[in-house]
Amino acid sequence: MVNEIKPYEFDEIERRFQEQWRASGTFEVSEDSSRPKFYCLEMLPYPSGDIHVGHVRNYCITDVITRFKRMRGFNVLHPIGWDALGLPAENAAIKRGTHPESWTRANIAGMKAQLQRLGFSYAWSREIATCDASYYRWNQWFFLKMLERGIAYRANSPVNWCPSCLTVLANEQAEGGTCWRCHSAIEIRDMEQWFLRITDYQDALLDDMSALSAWPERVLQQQRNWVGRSAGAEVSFPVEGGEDIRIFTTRIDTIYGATFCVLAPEHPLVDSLMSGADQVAQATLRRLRGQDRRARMSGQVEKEGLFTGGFAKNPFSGERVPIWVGNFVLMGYGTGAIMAVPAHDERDFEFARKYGLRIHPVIQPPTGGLDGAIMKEAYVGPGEVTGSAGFNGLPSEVAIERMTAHAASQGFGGSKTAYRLKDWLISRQRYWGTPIPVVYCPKDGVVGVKESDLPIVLPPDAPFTGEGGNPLEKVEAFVRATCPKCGGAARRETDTMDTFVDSSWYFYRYCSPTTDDAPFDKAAVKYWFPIDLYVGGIEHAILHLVYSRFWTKVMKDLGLIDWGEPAARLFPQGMVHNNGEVMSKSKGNTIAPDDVIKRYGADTLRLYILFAAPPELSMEWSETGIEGPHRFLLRVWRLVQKHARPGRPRAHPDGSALSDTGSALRRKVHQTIARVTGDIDERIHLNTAVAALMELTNEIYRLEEGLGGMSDLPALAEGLDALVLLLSPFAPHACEQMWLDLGHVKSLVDEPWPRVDQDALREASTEVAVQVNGKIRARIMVPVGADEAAHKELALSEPSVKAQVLGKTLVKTVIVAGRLVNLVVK
RNA sequence: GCCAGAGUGGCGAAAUUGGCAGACGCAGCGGACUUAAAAUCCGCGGGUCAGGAAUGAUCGUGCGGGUUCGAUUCCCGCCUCUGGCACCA
Repeated sequence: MVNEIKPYEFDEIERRFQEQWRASGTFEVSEDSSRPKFYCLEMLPYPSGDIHVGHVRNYCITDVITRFKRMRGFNVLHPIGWDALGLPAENAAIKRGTHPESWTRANIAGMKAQLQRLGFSYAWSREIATCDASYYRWNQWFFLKMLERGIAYRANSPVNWCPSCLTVLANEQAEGGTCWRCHSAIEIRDMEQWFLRITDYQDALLDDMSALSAWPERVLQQQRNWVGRSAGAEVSFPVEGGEDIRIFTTRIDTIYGATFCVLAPEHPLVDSLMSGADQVAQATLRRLRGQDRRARMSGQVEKEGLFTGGFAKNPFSGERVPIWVGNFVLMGYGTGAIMAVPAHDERDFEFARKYGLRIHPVIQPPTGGLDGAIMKEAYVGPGEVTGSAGFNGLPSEVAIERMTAHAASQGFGGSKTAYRLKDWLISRQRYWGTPIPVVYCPKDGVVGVKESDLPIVLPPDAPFTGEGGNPLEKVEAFVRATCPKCGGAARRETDTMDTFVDSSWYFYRYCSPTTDDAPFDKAAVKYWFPIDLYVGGIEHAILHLVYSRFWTKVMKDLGLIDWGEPAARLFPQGMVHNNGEVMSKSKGNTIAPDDVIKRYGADTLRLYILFAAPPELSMEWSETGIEGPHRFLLRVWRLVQKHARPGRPRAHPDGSALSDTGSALRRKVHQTIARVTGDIDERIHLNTAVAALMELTNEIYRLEEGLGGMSDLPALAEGLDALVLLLSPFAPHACEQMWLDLGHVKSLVDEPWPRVDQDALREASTEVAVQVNGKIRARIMVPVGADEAAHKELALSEPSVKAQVLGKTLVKTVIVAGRLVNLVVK
């Protein structure tokens, strides 16, 4: 009678092992100096309501790595938490008449259940939610430290305002002029707001990248662009009867061609220069100042300007140049003033043509001379300097150095570096965020609250009407405060912090989530850091990943840690698309894992997501492809059940006793161990690791019938054990069960990862491709270890090769032993 | 415009250091089992030409060149797509 094969009841199996892992605290860890540590981190989710397969993909990657590293002997920290403050909760509260906190807590509970149903290996005792006052009090603590050091400051400046979210946004969150969250068009408003001086760290953010060799180049490049460091020079142009104009340029080599200066409409010198201007000019100036600044910054507005009536002196040529105001010059970059060199700058050229200003070439391109009167476009490349007394004949690069040195020695300029990066605007005019811990005192001004008064807790009784601004302003008991300095009546700050503050340092908190006298325990953090692998979406390349690098550098300066970068390796996983668009709640195209789990089980879902595409590329969700991994899992299941023999003694396979089939099986098993190990550990090519396991399974099916009796049985047992262990990081529940079915008694999570036996890889001969003039003509079997002469002889004795070589002269033979022979004939 | 990444069968993809292009899987086709279907198991599978077939010839990794005995891989020049930045002086 044929053995009745136990059916694969995934729902029962998965729930049983999830309960077992939970009950025995399998994935809880503590600092243990006897083992190497590994900190495996994923970006914490926003509790929007439902986990979708986009999240699942992220967490499957870290889960495989966690389980793998653990079996490799590492003490692995794999924590999870909730980025729980933020606008969607408040908007939901307004819409549904609930409180942001109850909406958030309910979502966390639901999403947590979903994650647990997927069997992820989290250290749940370290779970954090950023909306807990025990967490955000440390945001406030950090803020006070930064306030003391002048890193946090309040200033009036033009800021991005989202008219739909009713709050200001950081520069990083105004993507291409639209709100990162709701994509409404951003307005620029002048407002007094709180900033963090990230620009103090702009050079460190760039220079420390040399330590980030395991970060992908595209992320570093995006960050470089964002910081936007450009080396140049600052030069003063003396103004007739007025204050000097300081300009910034990266092309001081063109300064003899500067035929006018242009100031931004908001430049502080404009008013005095135009004090004598007529009504028409004043009206034009007012109009330029009223133009939409966002549009001006993005170049969508036609270049326009007016002559101020003033003149300056070009400090190099001595030439008298008119001073203009132009809408294309931006107050927020460089000095807000430029020297205009129309011959060598496209924008200046366009402006000069429009207003009939002089175009004077001073750079000779390699192709020949330029004539300002007939130029059709600016020449912006480098060349040889002409018409520049004292510097003629020099190439641009040399002229830049010499002219900068000259300006410095003459006292009217010097080298200067400009940056695109702006300070981080962290104020938000919304309720559901960390209250900024300061009060406004009529006598003492802006005063930070006392550390002992932290946390400043969000009042639960704010009205969520969606009207009349920040709900906190309406909570009398919250706004009324006393001044920490004088004890007099004061008004509490009602702005809250950007939620990117919360996520800038949360990964330190995981190391000691209950520490209550500091943001974290220094020793615990020292043990776990740096993060060995950080997995998350590429969309955070210049938001979270810049902010968290900045925060770590600030923490170092505060003496809390002694390193300057949080993560050794960054792995940005590809996004999941559905119907051609990124899967996200706002797009309304999310797929919840629940239905898939119901039909196929969590193990199949995990396998499918990891098999469908390499983890770093985007993948298109498709329901049909999931059949393949499911069938594979069933194939493994049946194979194991067929050979399940609880209690069977195990023996190490004896290589010399194995049949040819037995040896072939062992070879495949150990080749697979090597492949899967390398695919997971080095490359994170999890899709090819799964493919290798499918191949192994196919091979065992092919070979099992031909196994030669008792002496081959240990090889089969070894192969099945290895298959289940190698598969376990991907499909942990089914593998736990199969491990028991194979006769083991303990959970496999602590089982050592299989090791490659080099002896098993050995074989008598290998297939070698034979090419004639680079074209494959035959495949021959060559004994392992054969020398080049033997390769050549075997190749030439092959009939199909003989036919190709016949009557021709062999001019060269290329031999790659064990792989290929190439015969070059004429 | 600048920067980065990508382009391989009907589809998702693989090829780890310049060495057998298309592993593995989906969809498809053929066979076995079955009264039948599902499931399962076995097999086929880039194009063109020749052949009944095994097979052989030839083309083939976005396009055009180059280096090399040999190129999906390296170099030069284009095209297309994706992402980031963009009147940044």
